[in-house]
Amino acid sequence: MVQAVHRQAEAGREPLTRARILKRALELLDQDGLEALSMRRLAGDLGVSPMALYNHVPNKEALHEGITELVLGEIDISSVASGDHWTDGIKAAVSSFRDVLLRHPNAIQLIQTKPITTPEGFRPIEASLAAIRRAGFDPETAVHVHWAIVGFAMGHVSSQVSNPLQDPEILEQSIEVRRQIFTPEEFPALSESMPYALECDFDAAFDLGLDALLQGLDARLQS
Amino acid sequence: MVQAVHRQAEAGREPLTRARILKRALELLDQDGLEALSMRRLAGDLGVSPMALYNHVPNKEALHEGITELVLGEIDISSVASGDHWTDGIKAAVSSFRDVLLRHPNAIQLIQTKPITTPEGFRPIEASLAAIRRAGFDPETAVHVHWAIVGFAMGHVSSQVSNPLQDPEILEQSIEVRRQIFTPEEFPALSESMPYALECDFDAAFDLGLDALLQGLDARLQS
DNA sequence: ACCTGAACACCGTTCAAGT
DNA sequence: ACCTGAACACCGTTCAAGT
Repeated sequence: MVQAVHRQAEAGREPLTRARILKRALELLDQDGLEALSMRRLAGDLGVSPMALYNHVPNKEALHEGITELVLGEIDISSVASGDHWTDGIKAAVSSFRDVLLRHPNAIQLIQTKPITTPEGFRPIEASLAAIRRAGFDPETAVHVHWAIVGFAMGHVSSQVSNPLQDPEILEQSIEVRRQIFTPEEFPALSESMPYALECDFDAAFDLGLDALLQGLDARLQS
Repeated sequence: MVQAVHRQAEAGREPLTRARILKRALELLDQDGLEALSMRRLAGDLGVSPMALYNHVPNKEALHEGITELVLGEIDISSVASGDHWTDGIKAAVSSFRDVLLRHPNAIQLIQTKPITTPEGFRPIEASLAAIRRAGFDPETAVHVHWAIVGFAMGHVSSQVSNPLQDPEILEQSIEVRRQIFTPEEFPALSESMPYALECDFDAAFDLGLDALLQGLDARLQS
């Protein structure tokens, strides 16, 4: 034990493990985006040869799947069964889902494309489906309702983070491009809405859409 | 002119243009996915040196943006102002949007991340915003309503095309993974819903969610 | 103006070799 | 079991050279 600690100190790093690789990979993804996350860079960042990674992760695809599970694991589903109405618990869980996505905006493309393969990753889906079933939807409709809610949440956050007006770095040139295109004759609605699009409150927009969706879904329950 | 045609026939190909590059790029994207779409492969496919592409497209990023505009241009917004109720026109336009995305599933990641920079690309947004404004929403709320609808549509289609149960090639192994994870004790809702998830009718699921969302949004108009 | 070939700085991954 | 270095088949892009 003492010797192990000593060797670590000598090497200046902890031992390589799958968990440590995924953690650092997610950090790199958050910092510099998906294109910058290469096996070679990740290895260099961990102070190790590129091929060392392949002892803990079969390939880059598996690395991406691991990151997906890591992010999905951050979702807080503890209060999905709370509240008077079924929509209260769903709202809480979906809000946590959104918070996680906003914390890892570059991970959205991974979550949208990589399959879930571990119990950890399926737990939020189980919680959501169970809450929807408890609300009274039949099993088939419950699946549809789940996809409607998850689709809305993921698509909305995706729209937000990829909106160039949200990024201070390219804001000015985006405004310029739009100012030239949005003539009042050809694009009346867009030129009118420019000021509102600029200072768009995405939190409020998300709440509006989610409330409307849940209200509409709940109405299908009464009939 | 005759000489030009003759030279074409000799070379066995039409002249290289931006439009032809983008068209072939989208075809390759549809066939083999985003990872397989490289500048070098695209050039080889067009029977030309990799560097020839750079006379018509500044870099790969611009190629991706061009593909995005090409796909957005396929959306049919002609009937966005039709129907008795504002939701009728929106439903028609959103349905066309969904059809286009399902026709080019690999383009979704591009549409979600690349900025729109030409009038062509902004036209569907203009049509949507105008219809929402005409329905009676104030300019600020109209932007929120637009994002809610577009977010739902994009997220829902994205969930559908990335669902491993939809892909015949990896269907069996996905079922096997799930069968092992979904014990009735730990994942009661998921194990109950397995048969319904397998033969999930995404068209019906989309309609359910969109109708619910539009109904909920319309309710905010009356108050 | 448009295309090419060589070159540079990167990739993911295999394989043989080390401990 | 875990790590390394060399190698292979790829990338995107720059630059000088051709027409």
